[in-house]
Amino acid sequence: MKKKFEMPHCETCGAKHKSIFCELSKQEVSELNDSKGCNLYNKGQVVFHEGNRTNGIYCINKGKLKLFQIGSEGKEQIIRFAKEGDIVGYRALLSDEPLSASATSLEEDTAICFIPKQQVLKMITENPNFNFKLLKVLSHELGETAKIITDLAQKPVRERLAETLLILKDTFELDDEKNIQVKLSREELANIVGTATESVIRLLSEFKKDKLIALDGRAIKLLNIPALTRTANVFD
Amino acid sequence: MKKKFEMPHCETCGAKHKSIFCELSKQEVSELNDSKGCNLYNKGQVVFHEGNRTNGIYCINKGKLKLFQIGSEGKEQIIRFAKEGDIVGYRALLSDEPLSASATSLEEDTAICFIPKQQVLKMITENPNFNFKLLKVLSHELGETAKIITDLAQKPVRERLAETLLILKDTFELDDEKNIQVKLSREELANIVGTATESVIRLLSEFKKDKLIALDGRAIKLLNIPALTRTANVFD
DNA sequence: AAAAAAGCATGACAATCGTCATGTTTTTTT
DNA sequence: AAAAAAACATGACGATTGTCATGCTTTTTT
Repeated sequence: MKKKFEMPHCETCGAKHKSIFCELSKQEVSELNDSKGCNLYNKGQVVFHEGNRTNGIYCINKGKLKLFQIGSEGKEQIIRFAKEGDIVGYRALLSDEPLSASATSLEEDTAICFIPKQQVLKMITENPNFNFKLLKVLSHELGETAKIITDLAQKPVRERLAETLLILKDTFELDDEKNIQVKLSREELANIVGTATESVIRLLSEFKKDKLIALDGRAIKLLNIPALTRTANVFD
Repeated sequence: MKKKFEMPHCETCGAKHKSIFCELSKQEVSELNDSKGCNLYNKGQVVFHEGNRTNGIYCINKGKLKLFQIGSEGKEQIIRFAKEGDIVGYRALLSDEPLSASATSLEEDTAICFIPKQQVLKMITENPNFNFKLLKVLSHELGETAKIITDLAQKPVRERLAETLLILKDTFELDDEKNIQVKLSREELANIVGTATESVIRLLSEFKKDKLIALDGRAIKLLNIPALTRTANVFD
């Protein structure tokens, strides 16, 4: 399943600077490098599966992941995304619980390193900077998640979809033509918003008609971000 | 606003054993005690307000809190509850962000201690046990929050209400007559479930008719937990 | 104790939104 | 290249659920 390829070095990792590892010493980076493993994934491949145990954390060297839970009717609910430099799986490792979500790659040639538990614990214990960064990542994530709860509970589908587009923009940024830098199916969008695929299709058409966005296959161009923000009913 | 009263001692705190502080040394507890402040709150009083900064964490000595956000239409969304021994406000402190929720007391004579940032940071740095407990609390909370997202996005109101009753049972436990040990208004229940107050009233009546629960004012008696679990459509 | 306010309850109605059916387009497989 | 499968799109319809109106009950205030 997993391709063989030249393993990236932590020392030269492009993702390191914007990651939780950015303040490690040279020696720590070297040790991290020696302890890690790395795998290549095709689009749609499972990186880990909800309910399993993990014995380390995953660090994205290249590519994008979606993290999702399967609801009681078997429907996928996307909880969050992860991109280059992000870590995933830390929640389960640190709480000593099974993984609360599954992760699959969204692009070809997604490269993901695996850092064993022992090494993670060592960095937590021996590097206060790393420890505080980890606490910060967890805390920030918890805050984002709480916001999502309020939106899901209170906003109608139209507003949630608009907001989802804005969140995707903030997470993956726009290219020089204003396209959101991630390609998702209508069904995946529905699985973020918490609605039916048909509703997403209809609402995207409306947004297009209203010149808020432009559509070309799965590419979504944000033409009028202030208007989208108003549609999402967010003021912050 | 805040009543004066005899300040509880950390050394003799009944809530300590089940809290994040349970593994502190005698000396650390003594230092914690010297650094803290403590206040009494009446029912419904605000402990802290969403959007403000915090310079420490709150530890509940006695009583219960609800934590909630105000949505874009001004409606309250209850994110979680906290009870004796729980800490709140740590998310904002550790992420260095404003408080993401407000907290108000649910009972008379709620006693809440305040531990200044400096002392929290010291315990994190100097006591690995405390640090790992904190990481665990955050991670566990993040997992719970993700579950709530999936439920809000996918389950109908009826199932969400049943599940809310079960969560309240797990959080506050039942008394010897099977009553959930917390009293909430219909509106507050609606603000957990993410629905209208009228819907909660109607569904509670149905649950009562079906002998799943008994109602006496705000007291809710869980008569048939297996059936409630089925109604909630949970299998774990 | 009376008055006011808040909370609870129920019915009627309407809007949102999900489901189903069907058809087209695009992508993947053989 | 043909066939199959998946994704996208649109209409019709109905169920769920929110809103509004109204009245009763309980709690709080004066």
